[in-house]
Amino acid sequence: MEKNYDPKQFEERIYARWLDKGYFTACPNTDKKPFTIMMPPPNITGQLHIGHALDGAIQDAVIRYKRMRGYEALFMPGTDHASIATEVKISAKLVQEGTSKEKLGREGFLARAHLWNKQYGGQIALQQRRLGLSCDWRRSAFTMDKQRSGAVREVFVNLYDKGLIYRGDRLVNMCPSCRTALSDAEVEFEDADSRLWYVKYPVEECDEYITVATTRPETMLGDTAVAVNPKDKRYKNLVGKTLTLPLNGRKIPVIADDYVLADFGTGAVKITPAHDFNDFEVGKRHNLPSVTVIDDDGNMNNNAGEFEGLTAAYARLAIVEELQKQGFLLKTEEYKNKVGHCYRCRCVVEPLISKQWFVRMDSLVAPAVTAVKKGKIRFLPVRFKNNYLRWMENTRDWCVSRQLWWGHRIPVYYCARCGKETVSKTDLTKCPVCGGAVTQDEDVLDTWFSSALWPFATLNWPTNSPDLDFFYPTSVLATAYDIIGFWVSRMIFSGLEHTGKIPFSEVLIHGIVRDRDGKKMSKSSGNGVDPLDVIDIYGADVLRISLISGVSMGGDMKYSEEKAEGYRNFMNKLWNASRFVLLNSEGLTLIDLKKACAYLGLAEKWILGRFSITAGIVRKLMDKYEIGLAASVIYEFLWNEFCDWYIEESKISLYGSDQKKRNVTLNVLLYVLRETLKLAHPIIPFITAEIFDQLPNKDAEDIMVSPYPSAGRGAFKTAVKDMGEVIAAIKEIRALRHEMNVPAGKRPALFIRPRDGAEKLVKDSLKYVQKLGFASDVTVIKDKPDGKTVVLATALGEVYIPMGELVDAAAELFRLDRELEQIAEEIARAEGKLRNEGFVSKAPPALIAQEREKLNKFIAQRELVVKALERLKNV
RNA sequence: GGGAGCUUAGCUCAGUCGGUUAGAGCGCUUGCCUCACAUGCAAGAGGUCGUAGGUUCGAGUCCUAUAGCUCCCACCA
Repeated sequence: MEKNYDPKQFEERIYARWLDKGYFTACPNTDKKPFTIMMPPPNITGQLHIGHALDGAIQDAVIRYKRMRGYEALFMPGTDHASIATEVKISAKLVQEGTSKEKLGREGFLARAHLWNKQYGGQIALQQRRLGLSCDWRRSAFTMDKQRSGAVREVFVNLYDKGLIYRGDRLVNMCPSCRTALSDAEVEFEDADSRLWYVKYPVEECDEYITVATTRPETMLGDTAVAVNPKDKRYKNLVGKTLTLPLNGRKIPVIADDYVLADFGTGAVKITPAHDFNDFEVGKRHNLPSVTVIDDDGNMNNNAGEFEGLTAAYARLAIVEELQKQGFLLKTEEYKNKVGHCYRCRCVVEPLISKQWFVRMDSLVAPAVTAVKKGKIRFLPVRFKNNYLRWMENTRDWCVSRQLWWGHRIPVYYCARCGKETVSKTDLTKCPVCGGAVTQDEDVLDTWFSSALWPFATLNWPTNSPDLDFFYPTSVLATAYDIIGFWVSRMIFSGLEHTGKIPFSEVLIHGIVRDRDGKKMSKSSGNGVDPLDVIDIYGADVLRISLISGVSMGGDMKYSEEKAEGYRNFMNKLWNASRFVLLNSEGLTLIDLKKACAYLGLAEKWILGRFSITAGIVRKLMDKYEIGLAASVIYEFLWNEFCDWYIEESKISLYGSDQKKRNVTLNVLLYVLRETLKLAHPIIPFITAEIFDQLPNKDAEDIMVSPYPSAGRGAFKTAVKDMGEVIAAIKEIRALRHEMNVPAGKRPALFIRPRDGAEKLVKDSLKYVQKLGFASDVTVIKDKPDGKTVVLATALGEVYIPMGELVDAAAELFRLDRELEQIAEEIARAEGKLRNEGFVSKAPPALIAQEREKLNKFIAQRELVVKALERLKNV
């Protein structure tokens, strides 16, 4: 073995072997229970970022754990065509190349997009392999491949036939840059410094006027009413009157509607049904006409009169100027409001009326809400349940058509001859009614329309396959909290609607990756970390454990180079501990430890006991998907117990002359190492596999198909407790040495007077105390030794160290004084507690007994220190 | 405007059912190249657990209020 951990030596080799052996493949298997995770398909917009690595590391840890626990574990990989996101990227690239999507035309553009998919889709899979993800690659799916496209068509047609999909002229969010409609979820609101303009609208046939306050004067030429609150006394007599729209003189009515708040602004609102969602609703209630003044491209149209052709932003300035000039502008105020932006290109979206396809949500929402409320689908952590429910309960009809090219083209055909509209699961060229030529709808579907089908489309739904029967519903869906609305909710109602079953029973929500300052990592802010870079430097295991550790569920995680370094050191520690064990394995005879109990020393029993406790804790945490906490538990066991204590203790018999003892010790070392590797394997698969391969006691063909360690029931309880006392005593001895400035190489003799009942324990632990307490030798005594000594009250009893040339009296005096002080404090605390009647009468008896015991211990300790002080002063 | 989360050592975070002297890693100080590992070993300093109340024999933990930070949702023009 190399002296230092070097993942480059083995990660790729081991992954290739796993692939070769087919360990990742999952098949319907009636002997086993299924466990299924559908990986959220990354967008093919580019390479994977660190967030994907976190996502992957969590899911792979879960799936490897379940596989080792005996499940038929399917980890389904795939990619998402990401309609708008990819199209935006490719368009930008084309512009860079001096061409454009328009110049290429639909066919040319799609060819280009497929090429793009080949390139990035392949790259993503490679990155996932380097991370060590144990996906069943044979099943790899793409949201736009043949099978998935079939599922999309099936769903569209079914929804259409059920009347759950319709086409209509509705107000939708349009992105003027992407030139497409967006769903509500795709609009992100951001704070903006704006203004509130107060504009006078003259009342017809009198000198009065109504002042309206608006943030969007450019839409005023599309106003078709001014609304006031019906209870507002100021305007009561004006309701029903007619106003003259400034600048173009159009006549509009004053209407009363509850939507208007009397105490905001002037209490009068201009109503523009064509460019505002609320106004659209008001318009419907009052049968108002709607006048569109802004077109799809974001420019003013001919309804805007002299402002036609201006961009909306420019028209705003021009209109305000004109209002001012003509005396209609009363005043202007600074104002902060929220403005919607396109989630892909960041442009300001424009609510516009257009013909779009919608999914009717009302009947889909109810079952999806019930499934979660009744606990059929559990969110972890639970707080995200509310997040989901709120989203579901507030959702409006889902606009699913997009004026894009890259995506699933809407399977609706229009007949030029008879005008009939036909939906079809297969491509049509002729109208089924009249045989006339048909043209397909130009639009494609929202990218989330296909993502929503992922849990079952990946299992080849609607084909009724053994795979679908066996692996569906899936087990866990793991994703970050930012796409609960976009994706999780839509998978739930889609699964219920189309398969009649929930798509998954648990939703595991994790946070997003931030940099060391807590900022969201992204390419645009330049603080992104490329997972491949980290893997190149530190290895996949380090990346995985760095991302997983030190976070509890649902929380964001901060990544920094220092963190990676820390875990690289941990890998090195594990590597070298294994190296130590293997280097000493010469002459090994494997034995069954269960039959060798009589030959186990205290330290052996202790480490075996500690291991089984640790295994129990880790299992429980893994069952709860608390992988980060499981990682910490393993880390601490391996480093602070196995390495710091057991390996050191094992050296006594390893380098001793008793061959039988040596062999038993070696067997214990190998056993604990092997089982600890298994505990850690789901989190750090590569290093554990590499070491496992070299173990002389390996008990499976490969660690990833070995059974996960079980907890064992309270094994070696006494030894665990006893060794705890020995360790505590040794630590005290070491601390004393340090405090007394004993030179590192100096080994004094020690004398121990065991406390009552600890005689045997002291005898059994002499060798440990001697080696790890850096003593020349340790002698058990019944009385205080002669001569000048330093005394120490330890868990084992009184420990005496001859002062001799080692320590100076002044330092010892100081130490004892300070110790006396500390003991006094503890005694006061314990006595106070025990004097408290409430405590004595109400606290559990065990706790009171514990407190008494502690008090007695401190009193004895005080006695010892007092006597030592006296002796010291007499000398 | 509504909701959620966070606030514990210089930094990043654990802390289970309310119960030992509140923990870890990094960083810092001191001493060590001790035959697995200096990517290491040993010892140590460092915390009135955001603030104010309350419940309790006992509160980092439960309740109320409050401040700061972060996020989500929402139609106040």
